[in-house]
Amino acid sequence: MARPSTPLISREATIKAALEIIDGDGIDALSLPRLARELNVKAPSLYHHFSDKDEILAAVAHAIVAKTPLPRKPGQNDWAEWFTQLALNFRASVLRHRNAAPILLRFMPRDLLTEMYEQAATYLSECGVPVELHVQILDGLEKVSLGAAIAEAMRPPSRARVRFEHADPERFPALTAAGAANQLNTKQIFEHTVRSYLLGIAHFGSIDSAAGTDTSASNAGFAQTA
Amino acid sequence: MARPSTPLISREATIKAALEIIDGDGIDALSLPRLARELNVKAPSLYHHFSDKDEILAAVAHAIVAKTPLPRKPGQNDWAEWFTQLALNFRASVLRHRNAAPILLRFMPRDLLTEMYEQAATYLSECGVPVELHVQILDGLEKVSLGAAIAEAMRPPSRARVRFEHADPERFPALTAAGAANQLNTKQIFEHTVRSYLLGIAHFGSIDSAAGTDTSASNAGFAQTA
DNA sequence: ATTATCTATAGATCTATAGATAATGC
DNA sequence: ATTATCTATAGATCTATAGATAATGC
Repeated sequence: MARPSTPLISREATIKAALEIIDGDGIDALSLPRLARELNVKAPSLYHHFSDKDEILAAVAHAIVAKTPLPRKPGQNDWAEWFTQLALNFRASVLRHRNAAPILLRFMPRDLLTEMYEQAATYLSECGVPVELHVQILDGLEKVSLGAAIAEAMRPPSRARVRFEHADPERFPALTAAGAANQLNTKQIFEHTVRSYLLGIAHFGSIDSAAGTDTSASNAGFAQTA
Repeated sequence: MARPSTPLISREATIKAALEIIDGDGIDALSLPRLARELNVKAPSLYHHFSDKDEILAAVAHAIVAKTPLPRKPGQNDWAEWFTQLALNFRASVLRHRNAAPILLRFMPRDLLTEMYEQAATYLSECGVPVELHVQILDGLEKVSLGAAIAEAMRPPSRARVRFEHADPERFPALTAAGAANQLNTKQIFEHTVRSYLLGIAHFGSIDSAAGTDTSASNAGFAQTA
């Protein structure tokens, strides 16, 4: 065939095909021969567009995260709500391609996050949240939402309320009771978790990190709404 | 050699050797020939002790998590502190073998967690925390600590205060300021995150999950200490 | 008879490079 | 001259099985 009149491969199409393979057959199915086959080319041709396989994986990770929309900025006092929505959007991006979670872990696109964080930090300032807490909020939220979403992606999907199906009621009575009493599904628990975290930060911002015997609020001056 | 008088391979020694390879040279270095070499045997002999490679990986994951100590139970009202300590212990277990994080993600030993959760749920009941919140607390805490620890394990280790070193101050002024104002290192942020989450749950237990405009406390009757 | 090792190897990959070829665009 | 494909292949693995062998324990 030699050089075609119009290129057969594009970065965009390659990333799309890679995601389709991963979504359908899992991460181990993504080999260069397989990827090339989906694109109707031969494996070595991919090296004209990517310098190695890792570059393809990094591009895939980038594409997954790039689809996360920033929520519209609400009023000056609803920053916790804004971050909760952001976390939900991020979770949705990760779960849209749950098989790709390990790739995301290895090739998290820091540059995208950095841009997102700059906007978030600016917004926190506008809301009057003390600058000493910004890193804690951003880094904490990153761990919670990224970590929780990836951990969730590694488990079988479920829309139903969270139970402990595999826990033998005889051996695990407390867990069984807890499962029976639970009303929330996975997404709702995630949302609750993020919101509780942000409310905790908002009301108990600078917890004395030493012993923790005194857990009373000490820097709640910027608490929102109520 | 044929059968030796005393067995050359034990599950325990195999797991230990596997962890040493992973810790030292990373997950991709763990092949059966390599593992066998460290044990001074040949690769096929391993199949007498494990049915396949995945069984070895699952045993490694189990060993990592099994080392997490449960904190001693404090007084009836300090459950948030107890869970914070548990999360810190879990984080330490994961970070002790940070290269193994992807294995942990794939082979999380649910049975160990179930046993841990049964004790935790019993403890929550003793503390008077409403049973409707148990799943939320356990599942939320699992996501937060497991997710955060694994996400942290995938990044280069750092004991220093969290900054945004790679953020160009010109392009990212708000982030740079946030980094400069931050006093906490990674572990402290993790601890804060977990504690804030638990305090948030304790004080705003059943947040109205609908819109979130009203974030005031509604079920704080079991709030501890202060 | 069972157990725990070994040797040998089937069988299946994979990533990446070298070098040929022909279309494009200067 | 450069670009984008191809063919061919080097080179390096890996997992897992079959079957031999000798020590152990009944």
